[in-house]
Order: sequence, then structure tokens, then C-alpha cells
Amino acid sequence: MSPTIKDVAKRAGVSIATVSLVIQNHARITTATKTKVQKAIKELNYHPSRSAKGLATKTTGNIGFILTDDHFLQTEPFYTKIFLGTELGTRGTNYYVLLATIARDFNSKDDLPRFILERSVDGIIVAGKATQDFIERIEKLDIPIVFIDYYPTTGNFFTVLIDNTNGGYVATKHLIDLGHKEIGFIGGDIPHPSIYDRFAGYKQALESNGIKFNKKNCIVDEDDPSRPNGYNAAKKILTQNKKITAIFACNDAMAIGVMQYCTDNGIKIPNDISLIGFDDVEADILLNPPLTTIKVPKFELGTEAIHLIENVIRDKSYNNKKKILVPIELIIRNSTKELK
Amino acid sequence: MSPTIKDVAKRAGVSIATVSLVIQNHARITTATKTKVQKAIKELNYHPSRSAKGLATKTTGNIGFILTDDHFLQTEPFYTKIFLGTELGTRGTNYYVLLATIARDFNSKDDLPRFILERSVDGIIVAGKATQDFIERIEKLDIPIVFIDYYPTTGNFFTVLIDNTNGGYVATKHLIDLGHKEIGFIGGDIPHPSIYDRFAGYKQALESNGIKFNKKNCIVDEDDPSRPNGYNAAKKILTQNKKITAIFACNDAMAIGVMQYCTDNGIKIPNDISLIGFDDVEADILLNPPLTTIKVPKFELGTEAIHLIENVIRDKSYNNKKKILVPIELIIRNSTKELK
DNA sequence: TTGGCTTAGTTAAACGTTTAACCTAAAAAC
DNA sequence: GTTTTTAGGTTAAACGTTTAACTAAGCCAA
Repeated sequence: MSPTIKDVAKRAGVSIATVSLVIQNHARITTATKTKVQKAIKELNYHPSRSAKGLATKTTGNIGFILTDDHFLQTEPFYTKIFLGTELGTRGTNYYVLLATIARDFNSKDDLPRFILERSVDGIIVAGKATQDFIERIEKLDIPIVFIDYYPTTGNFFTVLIDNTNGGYVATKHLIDLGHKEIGFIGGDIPHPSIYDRFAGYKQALESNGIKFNKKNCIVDEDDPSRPNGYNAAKKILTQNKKITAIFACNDAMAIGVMQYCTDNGIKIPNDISLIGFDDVEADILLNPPLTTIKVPKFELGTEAIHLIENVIRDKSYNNKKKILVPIELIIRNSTKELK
Repeated sequence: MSPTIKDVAKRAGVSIATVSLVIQNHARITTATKTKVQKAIKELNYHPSRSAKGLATKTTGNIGFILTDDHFLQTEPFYTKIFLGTELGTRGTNYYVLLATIARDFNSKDDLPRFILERSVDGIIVAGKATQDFIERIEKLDIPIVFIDYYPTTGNFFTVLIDNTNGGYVATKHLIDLGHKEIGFIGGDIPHPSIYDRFAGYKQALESNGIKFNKKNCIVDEDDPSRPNGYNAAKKILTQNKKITAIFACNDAMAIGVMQYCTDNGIKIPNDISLIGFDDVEADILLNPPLTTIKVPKFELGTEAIHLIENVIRDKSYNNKKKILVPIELIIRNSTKELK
């Protein structure tokens, strides 16, 4: 069996309290005893047991990461990348991240993730949209919560967000700069704040560049922002308004759908239509042509969330920087082109 | 604060031991007291604390998943998918998976992952290649270990493996069935058992179909099986032997590199060269043409590993099925074609 | 009636830490 | 020279479970 604090105490000739204080680098201890104890620790290769420490301090060293099922399994590894980003964020800290998924339609009949019930996390990160029922139930739990890429409208929560509005603006502005005027917007799940904000950025860009917003250039009634829905939306928008020369898809999945529709129908990108996406997923670079897009730093969303929740855990009354906005970046590849 | 076992005991009018026994569904308890206690549990919304349980039983409910840094960060999310598969595997169990990465060249100067030192895992899953030093150190730890997609040659470990030999065979046989005779093999990191076995399958297929193995058709000196190395290998192999009509790349990353080389040099796939990969990564379907490949069920590797390690944890002397072979599947897309 | 067995529950120790409260000796203050 | 303060530790309780050992009551057989 691994050595315990008792073994160390015995070997160093001190009490177990002293060993504990040495480990915590407490001021009460003289350098003499400190070195003595540290020597014993090293010789025995002692490491405190997390379980015991957890019971004594009511901390666990874990952070729960919650994701809806559909996000976990979707083709584009968007949220799972964010999750991996949290792993990166925990390096150098004393935390581990526990992953759990909940139903997309989580409701009163559903149980909260086990790690919450068993109190094995010190904080919770919620990535993506979650139901109101879920949010209300974790809210009254008296445990730090950080949201990523979603914010409940019902309160002032800690949140790490993509700068979606700016992203929508930059994407649209890029098309405008290339000379396009009839610019389509394709969205899905428009009530989602992220999509909504991208759409808002689109409108802002048009407006501040003297282009009238035209409802006929927008498809916003699709459900999920997925590839097949992008395909459908492309069909609709391109039959609806033949003058369109550029399309801003609210994410890369939909953009890929648009691209497939164009390929199937002999529409050349970027010669006939310029296309820009949003997210910058792995696949983009392999597309033909490679997709111009707005890069979302997915790992960074995860690491920022960890840093934020660490602060909140450390200081329960932490109150500055409740919202962190992660900047986006325009990635110009070959799916957009100057309008002749 | 959440209720403890004491609160339940008081409300049900029994001792805390009885509550504990009820939770464990122990035979000692009559149905009468059982329902009485269960009622109290429900009313208080009691859930046992994992920390306390952990200290008392010396179990943690966690399984450690260890990955080398380079695998964690590589473009193809192969190992991270396996990791996500373990998450799937833990559903319905009482485990969580803790993820840690180690250096690719882990050696005596490096510390073991913190979750091992702090005893916060009940078992360890090691995915992919790890250094001998690392393996030797965890081996003497007296904690269940399961390897995925790698097996140390120095002992009889629990392992979940891809059926690589068969995969290499099936891939090569597919090309042979299409009429190809001059079939190239492109490999990287050939000492890796997985790659080695795919190569072995390639040779077997040639042999049992009356085609002489030709060293000149093989590039096996690349380091990593990565895209750039695939690109280089394609250059080498196609200048080395002009008669080659088909290539089996040891994984999709290298196949993508091959494809890029062909695109850059006006070689048409599949008209000039048939190409088959291995792994079935997301990108395959977006390639032009979509890549024929051998599908590796990545999630399944993870879930199988969880099932296996659960058995080993439950029964320390568990000894059947030390090696689990996960079957592969030929996925025919458009990068392979009958030889005219 | 006695003794033994069974059943169903209780008692109390144990798990390995942290930390508030306590102690003692030496230093400082008067 | 006595009292007070400080420094540097120690003691022991607490955290919330599990479980081996114990107990009391009921039953049965002889």
C-alpha cells in the first residue's frame, strides 16, 4: 500500500498535523522541520490521497463539463474540441474535468448528472444550449457555473462567448469588400444566441455599408445548422433570388451543405457564388475549394472557461469579467472571390 | 448543505449502518425497513458522497485515460475519438473517465500523471504507443491496466486491438479484386505494432493471391504516419516504380498526403492510381474523390476498453479474453477503381 | 426450560486528510 | 523578576461513508 501521512510523520519524527502544514507550505513551520519532513516525503514517495483530502476539505479537484447528447455526437467536433480545450486549461492546475452529457430536451423527469448528485465536482461548465429546466435546477445548487457559447437570458451568469456579432460583421464585410451586394444569409436554429448574433452582425455590416437589408436574401427557418439543412437552404435561397452572388452561412456545416448543393447543380464556387462559413472546422481545408471562414478558437473557449471557473471557485464572490469574449479571425481561403 | 446519511437515518428512525445497507441492497434488511429508509432517502433527496465512499472503500469511481501529447493534438481526432468512446462506455456504469496526457518521450525524469499519484483512479487505460519506461512504472503499480491500439511486447496485458492484419489483408484484397497487381504500400512508424500488422496483412494478401512481394513497391521508412509524410512517400514510390496502379496507405492521414501529391502532379485518382486508406476519418468523405478505406470503429475501441477494465476491476483475477480484437470494415468509396 | 441458531439491526472503528483549539518554551515587555 | 506575547509545534475532532463484530429478540429442538 502507498504510504500515508502517518508514515511520513513517523519517519520525520513529527505529528501528522505538521506534515499536513508542511505540504500546505504553512508559515507556522520552521525551515528546519520543513526540510526534515520534505526529506521523509521524498524518501517514501508520499503523495496525499485525493479522497481523504476531499472528505476533509469538501473539495474534489474535479470540474464537471456538461454537454447535450446531440452536441456530443455531431459530426463536426465543435463542442468536443472545446472539451479538449478544458483539458489543456487544467494543465498546471490541480483539476480534472469530468464529462457528462444530458438529453437535449432535459426536463423535470431527468436526473442531474451523477457527478453533481454525488458532489464530485467543485464547479460546472455548461457548453452550448441547455434547457431552461436544467439551468434552473443547477442554478440553485450553490456551485460555481460557467457557460460556454450560450447564455441564459434569465440572469447574470459567468460566460465565455464567441464574438459572434463581430464575426458576422467581419464575414459580411469581407464579401462587401470583394464587391458583392446581393449577399445571402443562411441560418439554422436562429433563436440560439450565437446564430442570432451572427445574423445581427450580418445586418450591421450591410447597414453600415449602405446596402439595404433584404429579407429575401435570408433563410432562417431551418432547424439545426447542419449539412443537410445547409443543402436545403441553398436550394431555397438560390431559387428565391437569382441575383445572389455571395452567401454567408452561419456555420461551416451549413456551408458544406451549400457547397454540396452547388456541386450537384453545376454552380461554381467561387466563380458563380462566393461562400463564407463560420467556425473553421477541420474539414474546411479539404473542401474543393477550401472554405473561407471565420475561425473560432475552440480550444481557447475551453481554456478560458477553466481559468474563469478556477477564479470563481477560489473566490466565491469573484465578480469581475463575468463575460469573456473570445475574438474571432477571418480566414481567407478560396471559396470567396472578387465580384467581376 | 446536502443531507448526509445521518439525516436519512434520523428521519427513518434507524442507524446509519442500516441506511448504508439499504443503499447496497443488502440481504440483511427486511422489506419493511427498506421501504422506510428509501422513503426517507427520497424525501431528503439524499445521494451518498463520492468522497466519503471513496475513503471508506478505497475506490474512486474514476478510470484514468492516458494519451501521449502528440496523439492528443494531432489533426486526425483518432485517439480523442477513442477517448469519447470511453465516455460512451461509462454510461450506465458508475465510472467517470479522467484524461491525462504524457510526454511522447516519457522517461525516468517525468512524473506519473497526478491521478495515479493521488490514487484517484481505480484503473488505467493507455491509448496508443507509450515508452517502455512508462509502461514499466505503471506495471508495478498494482492497479488494473488496459491498453488500446498498442501492446507492450514484454508481457501478457489486457488489450483492445484493431484487427489490423485482417484490415491490411482486406484492403489489399480489394485492390487485387479490382485487377491491380502492382500495388504500393505506404507506411510510417513501421515499428508500431498496428502499422506493422497492416503491412503484414498486405503481404499476406499478395502472397495468397499469387502476387510476388516487391520491396520496391513499399515505402516504410517514414517517421510518423502523417499527411506530409504521405506526400513525400507518394513522391518516392511513384518515381521509384512507374508501373504502380494502386496504393494502400497505412492510414488516412498518409492517404490524404498521397492524394495531395497526386493533385499537385496531375495524377488522377482513381483513373491513374487507385488509393485506399485505413481508419475512416471524418475528412475522407469530403475528399475529392471520397476515399475508399478500412473503417476502424473508434468509439467501439473505447467502449470495449471500459467494459474490459470494469471486469478487471471487479474481479482482480479476471483472466479470460485478455485480448479483444475489434473488427474492421471495408468502406468502398470513389478512390479505388477497376483496372482497365 | 434451556441452549443454540437465525434474523435483523446496531455499535464503533476505520479510511487519510485538515484545522481549530490547545500547549509549551522562549522572547519580550514591564 | 514576573507577566505577556509569540513562535512552533501537537492534539483531537471532524469530514461521510463502509463493514466487522456485536447484540437482542424470536424461534425451535430436545
